[in-house]
Amino acid sequence: MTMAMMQHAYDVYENRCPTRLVLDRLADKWAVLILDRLDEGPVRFNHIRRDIKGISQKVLSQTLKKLERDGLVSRAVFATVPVTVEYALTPLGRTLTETVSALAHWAERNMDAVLAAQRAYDEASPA
Amino acid sequence: MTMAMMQHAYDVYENRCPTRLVLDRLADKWAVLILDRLDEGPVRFNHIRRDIKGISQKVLSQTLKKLERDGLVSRAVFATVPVTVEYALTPLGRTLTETVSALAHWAERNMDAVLAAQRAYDEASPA
DNA sequence: CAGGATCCTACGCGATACTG
DNA sequence: CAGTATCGCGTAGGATCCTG
Repeated sequence: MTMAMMQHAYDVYENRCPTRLVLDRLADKWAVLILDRLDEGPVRFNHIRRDIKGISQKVLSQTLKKLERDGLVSRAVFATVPVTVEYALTPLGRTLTETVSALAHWAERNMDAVLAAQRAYDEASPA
Repeated sequence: MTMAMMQHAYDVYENRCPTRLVLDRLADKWAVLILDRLDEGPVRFNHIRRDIKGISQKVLSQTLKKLERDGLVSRAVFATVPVTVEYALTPLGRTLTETVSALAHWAERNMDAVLAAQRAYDEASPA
């Protein structure tokens, strides 16, 4: 038991730690993008699909379902014709977006540094 | 172009946006755990391997290499017998750990709420 | 519009064996 | 100790078609 371990109430490094399950969900590119997108307010299915370029309908559907199951996203159905479905953050989900969008914005701010590092690395050891 | 888009200098929702590349690396369970582990100071390969239960040697090796390529992690070789290799965060990597560990700690704090939500969801629509 | 059901394939990853 | 190399399987996920 090191100091590193001590600061976690649960041992996130432990194999079957439940925190891992949550981290599994969060540590997903699409989930991060979706949560970040929902932070702006409720959005309909195909709207998300259009906004987040490159996500397939299947994966969007799956990811939304997982996020809903985790209690992070709510799904509201309106009896219009055709039917309208709105996805939104739950209160729990809203407690997460600050952290998640911090991650997205870190990526944005430090993208150049990362790309530079990659170039340097690739030059040092060419394929 | 919605308001949601406006607050990003780059459009993270865009398919080939370089931010996506960074997010791809960050949105990885093992990378998060490794970065969180390295936050405590330099660690040797097999030490990480032992601490982070369930990670295979192959994936650890791969992930460390990617993190090094991204300039987030440094690799120091010491000419002992047998050889010693220490992994540590770079200055760039250190700017990330606050965010990353925030994610890990959110997972830890809200794990119970998520698990409860999952139970409720599963009860509502049994398989 | 908001998905469900299928088919199919690339590849992520574990297991194993070997090396400097 | 700190990895690389190879094989082989499982599955995530794209493409396509269909529906209330």
